[in-house]
Amino acid sequence: MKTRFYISTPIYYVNAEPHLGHAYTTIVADVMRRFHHLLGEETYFVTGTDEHGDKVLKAAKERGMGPKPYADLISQAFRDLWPRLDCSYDRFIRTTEPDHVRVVQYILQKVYDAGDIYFGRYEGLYCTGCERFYTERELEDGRCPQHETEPELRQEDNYFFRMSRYQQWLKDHIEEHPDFIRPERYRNEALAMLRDPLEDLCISRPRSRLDWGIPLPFDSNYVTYVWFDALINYISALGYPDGEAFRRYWPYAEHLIAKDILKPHGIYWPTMLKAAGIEPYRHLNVHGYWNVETSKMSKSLGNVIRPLDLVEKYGLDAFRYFLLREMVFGLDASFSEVALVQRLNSDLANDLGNLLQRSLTMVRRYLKGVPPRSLPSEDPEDQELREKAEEVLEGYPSAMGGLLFHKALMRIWDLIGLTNRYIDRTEPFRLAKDPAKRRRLEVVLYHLVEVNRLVSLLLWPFMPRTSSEMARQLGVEAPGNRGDLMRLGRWGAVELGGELPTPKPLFPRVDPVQAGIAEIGGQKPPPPTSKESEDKGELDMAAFQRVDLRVAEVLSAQPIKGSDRLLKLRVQMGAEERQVVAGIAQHYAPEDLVGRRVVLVANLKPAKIFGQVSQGMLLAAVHGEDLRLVTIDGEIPSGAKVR
RNA sequence: GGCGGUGUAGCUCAGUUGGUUAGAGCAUGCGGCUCAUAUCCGCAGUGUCCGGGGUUCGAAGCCCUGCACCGCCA
Repeated sequence: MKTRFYISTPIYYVNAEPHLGHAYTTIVADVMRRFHHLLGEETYFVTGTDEHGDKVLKAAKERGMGPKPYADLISQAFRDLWPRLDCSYDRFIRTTEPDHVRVVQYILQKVYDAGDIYFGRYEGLYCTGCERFYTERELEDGRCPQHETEPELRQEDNYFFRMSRYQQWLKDHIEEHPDFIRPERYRNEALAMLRDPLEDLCISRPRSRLDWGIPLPFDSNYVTYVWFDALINYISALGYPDGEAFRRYWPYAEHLIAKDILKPHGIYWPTMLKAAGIEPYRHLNVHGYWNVETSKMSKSLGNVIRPLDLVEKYGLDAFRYFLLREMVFGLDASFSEVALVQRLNSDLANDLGNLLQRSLTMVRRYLKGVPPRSLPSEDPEDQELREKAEEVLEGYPSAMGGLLFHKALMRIWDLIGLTNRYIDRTEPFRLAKDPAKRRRLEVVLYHLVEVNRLVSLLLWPFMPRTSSEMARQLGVEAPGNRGDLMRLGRWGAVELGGELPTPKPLFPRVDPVQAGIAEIGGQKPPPPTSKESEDKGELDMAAFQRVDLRVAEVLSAQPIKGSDRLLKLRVQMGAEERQVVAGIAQHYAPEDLVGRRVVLVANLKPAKIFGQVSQGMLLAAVHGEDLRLVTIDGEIPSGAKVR
């Protein structure tokens, strides 16, 4: 029986830049998708952006933009990010797409015709400054938290979805399907929400108050509000109602969300589906939050680490590994650069990378780089290793399928640890010195290569690059084809052979001192006079590449009080906006700078200059008293890399 | 205020239905090896299993209670 797999992330709201939380969700979805692909299933992966609503309108206004161009910009930032994180989605959906709009209207009409949408009166506390209603507990001392004014009692006519009608059905459904919402703690929370009567859901806003939304098909004076628009992406992305993808994948739908949007996904969405006559999804998978560690020092300096920058600093696979290994799915976890480096050094460089390196070096030195063919063995050491590998292979699917990613990784690392011990016990480097033990040496090295091959396969969902690099060095086909877990995931499934390339370390160790994250224990980072300056001033390519140069467009510029040299600039770098302090006031008037495309050192440690945070540095040519900014010749978008 | 969760080594956490001297990884100290990225292996630890009471032949686990933190709901 062939089964399929459909995974979605939430569509991300475009009122802010992508951050760690978005990245984690999307990476987990990617890992799940890759795992199911290895299992032999046909997979479909959807992500996208949610672009309607008053918060987007507001964020756009703040930048002096219309909602659509603004949404285009941020949506593009998300779309561009995922390939950089090796997240390969099949469909990127935007709620402003005509196809999506059509489906939302279709569903609205359908539910309306069925009598589950009615026109009613809403009465609430309204702040004219915010142009929105507040619930009583959002208020502070009965006042609007923004304007500190008392809201007025106001009535508004709106459309409501008769959610209450499906409360009992949903309750039963969750009771009957224990893993409908998982892990269990969130299932319990959902059931708790269903203990009390559900209120009907307000699904519209009058156009007079909010125009940035999808018009209701049965009343053009109103637009759809929030969830009735956003949630429907999960089926509009599949081409509901007639699309082939919908027919193929919807019965296997799994959603992945963070815990803050449990209610819409666990309560609203299933009842909406029910009302529209569509089968509910299979699983709602709910994860926790990342607490990003912010030290006092970094706060006062304004250079709070941005986790996504660490991808560039330490490599994507280390980042992906850390996220999946460190967080128990469903629970909160904390993110810190120190913890990441620790994982990178001990798990990836020392345990995994070094194992591959030492295995392959021995094959190279003792067997001229040609791995031995499969050799049977009754030796207890060999058997133990083989059995461990088989045990890990066997437990892998249930751990992965049950969202226990950290456990799956722990088990793989148990195998890696045992293999390192195996080398210690069998001492192949000693066997190599005795020609009489040639046969034994080959058996041992065969076992080593085979374990490494299996590890590379199991790691593919987590670290696809590392996985194929391991395969390359091992001289075997890289994993990643559909069904590879069955095809390649057995001891001895592949005949080894052929001369291997020169081994190369998988993960370079990171020196915490050089990385600037040494634990504060009396030792300060050494003065930056180390390598580069001693080496005749020559810079190797890798060192240069650590400098992240980007095209940035100057949005505004103003002088800084108390300084005749400094200007404070706002610059646009891709989807991101930054403040930069530059010592160019004697050479450029602020108004001459606006609109220019300049070159920014983007990963310079933020500094405080004249009380102003500077996130980067502009490049300029200097000759005596003259100073000219480095600018860009021709059209290229801001954010583009300079190299 | 109601409901729920968590509290185990310096740190992060495992501990299946109650069953010997409570475990792992990291960090620390000592020793070993040399194939390996100063890597790997071995040994050594330290615990009021949050406090108090109870059930039991036996409790980290079950019951009651208190404290701390967290989440959801109101």
